[in-house]
Amino acid sequence: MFAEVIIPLALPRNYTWKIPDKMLDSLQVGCRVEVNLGKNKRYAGVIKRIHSDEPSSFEAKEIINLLDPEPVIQRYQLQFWEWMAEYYMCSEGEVMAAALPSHFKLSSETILIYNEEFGDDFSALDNEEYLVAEALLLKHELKLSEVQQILDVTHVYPIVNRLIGKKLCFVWESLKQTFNSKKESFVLLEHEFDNEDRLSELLNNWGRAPKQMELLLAYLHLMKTQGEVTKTELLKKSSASDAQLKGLVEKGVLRIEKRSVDRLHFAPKDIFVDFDLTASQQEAFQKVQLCFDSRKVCLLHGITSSGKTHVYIKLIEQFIRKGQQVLYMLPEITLTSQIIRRLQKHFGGYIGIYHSKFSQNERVEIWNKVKSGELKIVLGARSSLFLPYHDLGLIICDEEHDSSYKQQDPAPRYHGRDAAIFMASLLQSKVLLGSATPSLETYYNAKQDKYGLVTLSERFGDVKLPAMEIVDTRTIAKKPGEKIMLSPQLLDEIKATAAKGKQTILFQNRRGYAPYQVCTVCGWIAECRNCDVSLTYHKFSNKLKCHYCGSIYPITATCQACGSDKLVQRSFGTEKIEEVLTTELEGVKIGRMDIDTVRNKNAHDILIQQFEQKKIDVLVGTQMVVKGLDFDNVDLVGILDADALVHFADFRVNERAFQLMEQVSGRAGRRDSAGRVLIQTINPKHPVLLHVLQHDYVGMYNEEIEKRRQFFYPPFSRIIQVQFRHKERDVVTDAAHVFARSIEVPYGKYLVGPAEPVVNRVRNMFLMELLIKLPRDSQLIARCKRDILNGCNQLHSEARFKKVVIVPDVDAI
DNA sequence: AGCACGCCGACT
DNA sequence: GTCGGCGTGCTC
Repeated sequence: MFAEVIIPLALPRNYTWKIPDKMLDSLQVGCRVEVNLGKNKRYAGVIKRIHSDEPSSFEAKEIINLLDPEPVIQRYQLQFWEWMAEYYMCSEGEVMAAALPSHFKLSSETILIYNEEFGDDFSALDNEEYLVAEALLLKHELKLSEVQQILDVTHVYPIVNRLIGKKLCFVWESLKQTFNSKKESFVLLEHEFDNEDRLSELLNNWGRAPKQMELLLAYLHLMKTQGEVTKTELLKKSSASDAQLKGLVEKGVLRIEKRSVDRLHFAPKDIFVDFDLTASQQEAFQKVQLCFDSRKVCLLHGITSSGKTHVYIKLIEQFIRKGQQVLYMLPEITLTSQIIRRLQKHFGGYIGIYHSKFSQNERVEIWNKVKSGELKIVLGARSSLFLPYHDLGLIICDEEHDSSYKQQDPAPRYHGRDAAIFMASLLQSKVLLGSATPSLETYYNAKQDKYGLVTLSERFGDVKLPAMEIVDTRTIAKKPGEKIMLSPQLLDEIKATAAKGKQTILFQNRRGYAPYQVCTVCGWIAECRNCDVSLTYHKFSNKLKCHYCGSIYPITATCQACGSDKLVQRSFGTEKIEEVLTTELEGVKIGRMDIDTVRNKNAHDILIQQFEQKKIDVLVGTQMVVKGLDFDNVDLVGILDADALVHFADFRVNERAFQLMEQVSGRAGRRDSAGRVLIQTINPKHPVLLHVLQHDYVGMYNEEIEKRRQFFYPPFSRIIQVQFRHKERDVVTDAAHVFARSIEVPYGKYLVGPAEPVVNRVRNMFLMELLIKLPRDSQLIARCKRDILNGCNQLHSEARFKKVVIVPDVDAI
């Protein structure tokens, strides 16, 4: 008998190993096995299929060891991996590499690190485990190949596997990542005093140190009211000193434990849903349920602040009361402590959190608890789709329109939402897509009756939609060549808002961006004749260029709409704004939120907290400020350069611009006032702006969907982008053209490009891109994927193009 | 992804 | 005459 095994590598297909007779009874699909690949490399791979077809072209090696007595990967997961590899054009090994916590992915290169917390009590270990443990205690880290030398070579992995299970050691990656996970000190009562009698005895016989007693009482009070107490909070609330706390610790009354904040050690396993839905939420809730009777996917289109989360919570409650599991998926950046705390309040210890910032240990912990069914709810980013659910009833995909659901660089380049919908069909579960500004694709599917559609159009707590106002920056007097970043109106409004003790959010799309040429008199921007996109100005070649079809246009000295010669190149960023604000507004505290200021997740949370606690009056930021945050004191939102949002060279610009502006507007206005939004633009008549002013999603949809139909873009077509990378520009340019020609015969009319992308060089590699817009015919698409792979092989057979890297991206954004 | 095999330049 | 540079291709 033979086994098809998935190895976490980008191999073109899966390999086959021979099953030794002694393993025949115990080996199952989904178990991990230790196999030998190449001369002396070893990997832990997953068995995909057991069969009896002896390979004819090579002699299969024998499996060395069986690592798991029971499958760690379920059948549906293997099917999910297979689909993902096929759909997104990568290997199953690459999917496996993304899906498994690294503890499950042993290889002979793996480094084991001794877990200091384990201590040196080795009494529970058997002989072989003891040998490894001793070596680890001595040397602190060992390569798996070194472990092989210590032990009998044939069964290293099972022992290592057990040692990891017993938490005696970690796999290297885990240590690296645990290192930067967010830690906080919690204060706990020593176990001795958990007993009421012992505690009162202690308090009654308190000797000196009255300050310490005060602190202890403050602690006990906090503990009673909120269940757990952080050190910072305790010291702040009791205004005690660090030394007083230290005194209590030394006396053995309290202890301090550093915990990663997201862990939910003591959260009770309770369901606690203590609010009622408003009439319109209740109606939406019932419609969603009704919809699930006949459909597996439902879109909840709820305007900003309509309380979609309340509906989610009621739905989650319903599914887990049935004993099923729920996955609540969010884009990575939106997984802030704000939403985590909110869900914890209702579902406490039933929730597991899963995203890329978690350590491997925590991931394994959650993996196991999801598998056993102990965790009922997973709150996570797209990667939480890979967890081993045992009875998944519902997947909520919140902020469904968010493009960061699509994985960018390492394969698999999957879309969290679409993968969720496929996985739900495997598991017969339901999917709820939620957004205030759904993607055109999703809304189209809902309109076509493929998905259910439930609309929630009333804001929660009777909050009015913010008043929208345009500031036409052309009308502002300025020096020649000067561009308006902050109009006097906006500055005045910010001052007035700060004076009222209210806050402002200023939204600027990007730090810096490709400059475009714009007429300062009428706002005209050159557009491509063949595509529905604007042209980008290229300083180097002094040409205008379309990044979609690659067409090049000469620079015109005069505006083609009004004939003026006042054409300028535009670009400005958040740092500059922060700088200007600091000089213009004395005594107003400014905060900046963009990729630079919040490189790690911590900084992001801290900035949000500072803003929540009103330590910042004005928050200047990029897209980040738009995402999933609720602030209750924001009165004013300024969109600094609406034109920049609209003039990107992409068929989704208008959709994206509407989404961003609508979402950022939604941050303004809470209970007590409606809030205001000021939009600075030089093109006040732009159709997207008109829709934004009316908060008219459907109007925007109707207009955009027509353009998509006309230019054959999704949802009417399916796009596959093929990217070419090489360190020489000529080579990559030629390669892209040769490739395009090689598939031109059947697909010519579907090709766009090849063209050079806006950023044409990344890490010393020049880039070219080819777009294929295919009709939505699954057989044609499957054939095209095969033809693309053939085209790759053909290209690579030419000496000059051997080193051209070809990256296909299905449903690229 | 690793790692061996292989074909051309600077050394004992 | 050999050691070693990394470019190429294979691993069940």
